[in-house]
Amino acid sequence: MGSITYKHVHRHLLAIDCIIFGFDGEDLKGLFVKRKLEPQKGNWSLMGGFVSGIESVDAAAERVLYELTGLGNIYMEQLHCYGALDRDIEARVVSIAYFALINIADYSKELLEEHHATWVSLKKLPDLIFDHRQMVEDAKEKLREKVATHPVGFALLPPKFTLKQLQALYEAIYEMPLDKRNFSRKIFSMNILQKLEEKEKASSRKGSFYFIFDEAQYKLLEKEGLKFI
Amino acid sequence: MGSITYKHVHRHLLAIDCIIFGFDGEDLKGLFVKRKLEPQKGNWSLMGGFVSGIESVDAAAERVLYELTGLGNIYMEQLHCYGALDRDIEARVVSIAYFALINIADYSKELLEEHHATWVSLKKLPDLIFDHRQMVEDAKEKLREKVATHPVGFALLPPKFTLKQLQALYEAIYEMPLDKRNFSRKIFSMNILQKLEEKEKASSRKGSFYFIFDEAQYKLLEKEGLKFI
DNA sequence: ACAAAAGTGTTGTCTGTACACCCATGC
DNA sequence: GCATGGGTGTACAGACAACACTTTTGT
Repeated sequence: MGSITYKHVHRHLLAIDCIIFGFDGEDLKGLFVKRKLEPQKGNWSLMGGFVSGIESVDAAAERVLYELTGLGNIYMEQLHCYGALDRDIEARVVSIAYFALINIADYSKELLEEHHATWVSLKKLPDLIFDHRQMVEDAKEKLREKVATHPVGFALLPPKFTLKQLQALYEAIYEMPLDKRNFSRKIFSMNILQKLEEKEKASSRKGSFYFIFDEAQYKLLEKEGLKFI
Repeated sequence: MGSITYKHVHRHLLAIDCIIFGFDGEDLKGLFVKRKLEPQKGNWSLMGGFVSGIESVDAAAERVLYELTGLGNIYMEQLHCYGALDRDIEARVVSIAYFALINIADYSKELLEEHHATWVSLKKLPDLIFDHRQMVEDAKEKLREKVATHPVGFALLPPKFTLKQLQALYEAIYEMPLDKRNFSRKIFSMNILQKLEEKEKASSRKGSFYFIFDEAQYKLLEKEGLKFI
């Protein structure tokens, strides 16, 4: 490839689409933009943008996320490259989808309004433009695979969280109930949580302890592999 | 995205790179091309090509594979999109990598010579141009994940194979020895192999039975999920 | 009869899962 | 003192891992 000239090679529009996951304590949600114009008026769309000539694809994804959320240093992962000929109605656009996990509390109302963005429950997907529905389904599946063996789910929670919140998160991601005794035993046996003195008192009289994710401890255990589910 | 014009948006060179896996009964191998010119003379490269304006990205990957191997209807899967700014020396090129699993016997000496291609053992990788080494490492890892739960490994074997060959394949992919009693019990318990009357007689006096992969049976069991390893 | 690879069973350990009661606290 | 959610233990079942001998057959 290196020695041929690239003169007559077709050049492509390269887009980024971001599946932005959040968790409100009950449902797994996605951040979408509602279209105000035809075509596809009223349908939801993922946040997107184009890859420029002077940034890497990963950097473009981070930029798109930053433009919508104002957030940097976010857990983000490439999902898939979507390259069907007719996937975009306007033109031939190849899109690289990424998914991001953010703490929903970090996302302000002002930002939502400024970008006309909305959190939508992913329990059953609304209509989405183009192939965005497929992207979200793929992202949900990949998220399930990922959180089963990697401690990335914490990115969807506040820095300190109760065990119940963590369990609710896994239940939302897998759309299935989990047994709290088995769940807590499994999580504790990993030794990746640090119990704080502080208790969450709002939702019960007894109060439940807060935990934080112990990144340092995780690094030590990483090579052995973890199984959350 | 739909309503803006795309006039001033940067257009990218989009490449395909193929990691083509084969298995010779002993080693897991990759099909590479040896560069005869500077830069990077003598280094190995993956087979690649560009995505044209009139084909999907998947179709481009199939075309690239076909051009090198003459083979169609091959197991192929998208690996990752590699988009670092400086990954290609000549120009800014974004590459979408695919990996393919082929029966090494289907690949003739004539084709190898015609394309100056060679099978190289993946036990320890040779030097590769650009980020191709990373691609191959990623592909090996993804192959491991895939064959652990999906019956795609059969694509690397002849249509009929002995249990020993199948085990050797898994040992090559995981680079670890497996216990033949446990392995055969596990495979048989899945009910996805059909035992033939015929025996392979070349490598032992007793002879070992050939099996074929029972696709129909697999389809029935697919939803339950399988675990090969 | 022997060499060489094929084929086959058992046991202990671990992991997963199902299930129900006591605890601490604010009112 | 009682209502509410928090926190904990046990027992059974299935999966996994370790391990060695018998069978077949060509020479």
